[in-house]
Amino acid sequence: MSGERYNPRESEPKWQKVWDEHKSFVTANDDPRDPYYVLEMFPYPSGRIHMGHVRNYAMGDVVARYHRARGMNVLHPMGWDAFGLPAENAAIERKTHPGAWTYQNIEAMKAQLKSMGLSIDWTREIATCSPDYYKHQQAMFIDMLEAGLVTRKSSKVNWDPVDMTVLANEQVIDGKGWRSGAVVEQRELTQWFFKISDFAEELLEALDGLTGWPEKVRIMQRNWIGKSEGLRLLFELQASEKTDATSIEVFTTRPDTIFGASFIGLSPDHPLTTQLATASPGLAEFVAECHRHGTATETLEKAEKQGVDTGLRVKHPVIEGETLPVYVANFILMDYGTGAIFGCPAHDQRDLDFARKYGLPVKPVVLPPDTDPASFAIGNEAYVDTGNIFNSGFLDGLSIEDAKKAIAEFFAARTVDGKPQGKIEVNYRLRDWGISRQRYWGCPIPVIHCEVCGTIPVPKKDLPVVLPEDVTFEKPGNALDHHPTWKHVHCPQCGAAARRETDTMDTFVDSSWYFARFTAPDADTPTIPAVADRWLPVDQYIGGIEHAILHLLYSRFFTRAMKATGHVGLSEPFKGMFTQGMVTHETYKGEKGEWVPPTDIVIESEGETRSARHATTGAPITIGSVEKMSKSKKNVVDPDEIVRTYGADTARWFMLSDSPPERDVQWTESGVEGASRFQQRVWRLVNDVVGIAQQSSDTVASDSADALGLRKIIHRAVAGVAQDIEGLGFNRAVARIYELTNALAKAKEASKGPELVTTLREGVEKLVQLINPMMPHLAESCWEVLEKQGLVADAPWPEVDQALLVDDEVTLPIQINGKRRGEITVAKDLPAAEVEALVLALELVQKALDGKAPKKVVVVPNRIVNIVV
RNA sequence: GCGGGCGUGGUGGAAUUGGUAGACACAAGGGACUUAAAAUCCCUCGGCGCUAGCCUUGCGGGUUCGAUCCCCGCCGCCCGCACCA
Repeated sequence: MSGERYNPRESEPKWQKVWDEHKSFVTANDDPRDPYYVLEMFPYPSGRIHMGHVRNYAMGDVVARYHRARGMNVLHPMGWDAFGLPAENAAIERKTHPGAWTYQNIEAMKAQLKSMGLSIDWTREIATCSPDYYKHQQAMFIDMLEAGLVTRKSSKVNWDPVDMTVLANEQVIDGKGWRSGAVVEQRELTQWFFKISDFAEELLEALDGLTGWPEKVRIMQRNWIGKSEGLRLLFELQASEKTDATSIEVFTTRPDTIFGASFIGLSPDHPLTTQLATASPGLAEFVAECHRHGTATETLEKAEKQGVDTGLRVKHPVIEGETLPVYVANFILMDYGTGAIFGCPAHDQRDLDFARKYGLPVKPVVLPPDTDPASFAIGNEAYVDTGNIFNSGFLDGLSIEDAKKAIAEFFAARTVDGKPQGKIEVNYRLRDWGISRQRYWGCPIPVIHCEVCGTIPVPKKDLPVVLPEDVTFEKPGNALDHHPTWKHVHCPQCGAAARRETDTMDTFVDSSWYFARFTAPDADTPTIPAVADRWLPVDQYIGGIEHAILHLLYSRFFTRAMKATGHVGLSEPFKGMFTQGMVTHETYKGEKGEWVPPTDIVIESEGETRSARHATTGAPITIGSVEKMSKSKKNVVDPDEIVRTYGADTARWFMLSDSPPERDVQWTESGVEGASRFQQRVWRLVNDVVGIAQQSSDTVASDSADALGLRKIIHRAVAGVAQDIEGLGFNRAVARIYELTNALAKAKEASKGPELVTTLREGVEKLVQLINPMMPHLAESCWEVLEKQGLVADAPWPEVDQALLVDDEVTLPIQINGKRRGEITVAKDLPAAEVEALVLALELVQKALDGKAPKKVVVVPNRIVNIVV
């Protein structure tokens, strides 16, 4: 019997080496077993892993190790999302090369990840900044360009003045750059775009099939794509010397309210506005004002509705002889619909605010149910609910839906400017994905601009277009553009002097296909389609909710684009998706309000109350709220530190315990200590049981009632943990393992003689296998103590004796009038009538009945009995 | 404003989604062992009575033999989107 404590510091590196030598986690593509692909979102090589990584990779590793034990061929790779701005910033600060900084960080983080004992196939490691990776991305870009999935167009872009680069709409949060936090400006630039909007409908529809995704993420994507069905409608302009235009085209989702129209609104960026502004200083000033406010003042402040009357008028399309004024209004967006609307103030709040301000008519045309049309009037709130159309000529009496159909048919039959006046149209909020970034540390866009031939792709034989090494970052902006020679090339078509594209790709492109590259990381082509199709879609993808829209939507698009260009045979990259919660920690503040890291404080508790003081100075510390671990609040705990003190298994176990994985988990010192205590407890238990077994040479058959009871507990735990892991309920699996451990420890104490030894031994063996996905090092050490063959990492998941999962007796609670009053143990599946007879005969029931017959007796087989008196 | 989620002991959370509410863990209190500490082990732990009983899943109603779960109305917190016509 070993009285020694388990020492993770010795044992963890030992087992990591053994796994390495055994190539335990190297996956072969030609392995005939069923494939299972589990992937955690790959990290940005910032230099150090944080607790969020630990949680993420611990979860993925449990899934990987479990499915491996289940006999599947598991692919569990790791790589680096290695391009990006921080490397350039570091280069400026440290006068080093972004690549050198990045690869240094990769080495450091790789060592940290290895110390966690993750079952990763490191032979498949990829870094997106390697030409071996990005040359394939360039090849696919050219394929997609040729397939018409890429376009170059001039457009208004979000310009981040701090990072000096363009941002996609998705990267602008509350009017600020997602990384720099700087207020984003609008600029007109020629940019490369992926035509993701061509896939809007497909990306939307396919969401219904993603049943392995959180509903929340699907809803977020649905809202982001933002489909709306409506009518494109032409309004005839009355002749005016101000413009040659003869009509204005608007988009509306409420054509049923056309009889209530009282004005036309143009976006400040509408071409007609621009034209009119050249002749109207007042309008020009208004447009300029809108631009100042447009993105500079955030969207949060409820900008007042403002507009300028252009003096133009359009014919009311359904009321003969009436005309409507044309305004330029600040609340109309150019990049949605047509950049022009018709305003129906009675049934749209914005239009109502606008109409009230400028004294425009407010005519209700939708009558709420059970309302008197004579007395119905609009106050300061537009009526946007259901009802029937009135005040609307031939639409009167129709429902909103029927009126929409009727008016669409009506306008389809009429023409303005030789075109149908109305046309049903579907609009999406989703914009094309602008990928041009004016940065050095990214994948070069492989095209050449020639004065003669235009913009032409780099021939594939000339790939990769490699980033030059000799760059300086002294000037702000794009170091690639500043390079003296790199961009000067000859046109591959005509040989004339030409210029390389110096923009690089958004790093979200890099992460939109890395999961496919992992399936054949050394292939000469971006993928080996047959191999990719065998592994993909990823069975279980795990990562943060912050990527619910951007990364996941881009990856879904890119997979479709890869399918269209023959690189994969499927459309959806991720079958199962799981978004894990954040790791939080208490915050601490010193006397001057400065943040203090947890390592610098000492917590003192007296009974229920906790207080803190500074570890070295003794100064009082205020314990603040629990927040996401962040450098700025200094409430971070370093994984290295934890691994050194408690071991990787303890950190993993704690990250998986207690909190459901999708929710935030709070890191606490006592929680880690609890996890560490459990580790020792398992170690002691296994050693004790082995010791007892050695002392009793007698192996008595384990068929006593006690042994049978214990075996039931063991087999139930095995079945339950499997079920919990499959449902990603790691906290529940942990609770079950605690229960099993408690039961085994109790049985060990109770067992004085040899009678339970065989069962106890079975119990600890299975316990070790159950903890293996979570605490793999401890499991190997225990496996060794148990003198089992081979590694537990290679051992199959323990068999469950199904017969032990069913009881032949059940204990039913007895309720009287719905309140629990007792219980009865009967044979399983005993007919209801017999149960009823037994229960009615009980003394407590007789007493409650007091000689009367029960009003009702409800017997739910194997569940409950309820007697109504 | 629109969309979605959540609310259970001192704390994190269980509860086979209509069938014994509070599993498991943390914290706390008491005890054993020890010269002492650590470690370990045992006991108590929703509230009021403390004996038999009553109350208890944010609040108020409803459906039901039975509601943490379903319906209606409030209150509070969190997340996403946001002038999208």
